[in-house]
Amino acid sequence: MLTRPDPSDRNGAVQLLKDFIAEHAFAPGDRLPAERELIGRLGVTRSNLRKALDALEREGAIWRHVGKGTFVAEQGDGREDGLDLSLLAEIGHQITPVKMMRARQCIEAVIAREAAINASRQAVKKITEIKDRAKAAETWQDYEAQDDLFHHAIAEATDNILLLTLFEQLNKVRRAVAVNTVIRETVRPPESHTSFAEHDRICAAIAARDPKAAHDAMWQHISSVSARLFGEV
Amino acid sequence: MLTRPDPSDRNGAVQLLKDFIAEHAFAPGDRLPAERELIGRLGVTRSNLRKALDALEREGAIWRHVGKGTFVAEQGDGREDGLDLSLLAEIGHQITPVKMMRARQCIEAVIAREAAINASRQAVKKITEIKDRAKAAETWQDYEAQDDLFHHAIAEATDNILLLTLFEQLNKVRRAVAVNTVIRETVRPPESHTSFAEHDRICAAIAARDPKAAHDAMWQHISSVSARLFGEV
DNA sequence: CAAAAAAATTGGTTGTGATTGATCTGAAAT
DNA sequence: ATTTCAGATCAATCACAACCAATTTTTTTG
Repeated sequence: MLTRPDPSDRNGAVQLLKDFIAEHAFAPGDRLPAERELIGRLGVTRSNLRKALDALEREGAIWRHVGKGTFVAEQGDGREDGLDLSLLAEIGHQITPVKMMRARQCIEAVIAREAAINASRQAVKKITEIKDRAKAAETWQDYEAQDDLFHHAIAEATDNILLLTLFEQLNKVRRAVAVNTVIRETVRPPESHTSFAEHDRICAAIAARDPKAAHDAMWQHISSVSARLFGEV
Repeated sequence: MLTRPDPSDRNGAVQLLKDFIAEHAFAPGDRLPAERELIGRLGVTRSNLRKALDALEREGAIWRHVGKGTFVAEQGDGREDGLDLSLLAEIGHQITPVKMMRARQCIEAVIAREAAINASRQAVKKITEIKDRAKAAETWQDYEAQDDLFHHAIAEATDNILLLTLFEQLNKVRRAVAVNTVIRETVRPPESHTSFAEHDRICAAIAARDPKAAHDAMWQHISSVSARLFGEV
């Protein structure tokens, strides 16, 4: 299982707290009521309130110290959820395609290695199926869709939701970078398309639980994709 | 004739349960009564009730957990694309510390390798300075701040804004993960703190432009940090 | 008036008892 | 002979309260 249903915020104590702070217009630096008073105002148990406070503290939204109290943080960081996305989207304009591919090479290679270590039998099966479907693609568009799924399935196979998420972020940047300059001379990928053999090697290495081979095969694969994109290695 | 488990009885309990849920309009996330109470409300034996609950759990209609209760599940499979934003903020609650450290090991090792390849002379100088400052830290808090900067400087040294951003995302998750603080027995890092030697190795490898050594040194470093956190490995 | 002492307040921690789903046991039923 | 049932037991979780340590406020005292 990659996702857990609902570990912490069961009844939405976090939301309750956020609403309370917003409703009373606490400014940064203000001190909010003591825990033992808040539990009465919010109607939650102290352990749940503390869990909510823990969450807000991890987010950097509040600041607390024994004997003094709990304070809403200066929001100078700005480094909260919202910025993640905008920053990430902005990177698509800042980074060069070459560096983007280099990052992809680094990250996806280690992901392939972890997949070879952790992939379940189901995961291997799924990767293989997608690989074969890519080979049978009728159009370049279809092939690229399957190729996307192929790489995504490998990231899933790591059984590590953090690596999977980082991969997805990377992928988003990849889509944002303009690299659609490749001219297709055929209507569909030819039988001899080198990626097919490379996919086979990656797939075989993961199935064989050979981490180094999986790493190297993925590295080589993205290297050759880069070479095709940029004309030379 | 073979002895049949008589599915009618079971289906009866399942239907009874579904009716009960529908009748009381339980919304997703709501908790339904405890088993020992339901058997009274529904007039079925506990084993039959549990079989019905088992069936509903297999369907994904409910999920249960010891000590908490039985809850009706969210209908939409939570895991779909397009919500990476909030996802990243919540990964800290979903991922286990062990897997977080594993991801960190993977990513930071390749970052160290790229740093060894691409680091400018200035970048190497900055890394070295921060490393020495960490060694001179007077408190654990100061040391940890310098350690953060050390790893960040290495990510910067890759001269790849995408890798740097991915590192920062990873770092944010790391801070969000509830990794129970290790107990410090000294007021400041002792001279013999193993991380110092490891930092030295990483630094030397990057300065020497030795990618593999940098990779391995970082891998080893985070491995030993994990060992200290989790007791072994 | 000022320094010291005591009390009160606050976030952090621990322990206890109750509740809950999961599992086991032996008797009863089919 | 197998399944079902009722109860006991286990293990996870939570609410509640008491307690701890850091800090502030109030009171005492010289």
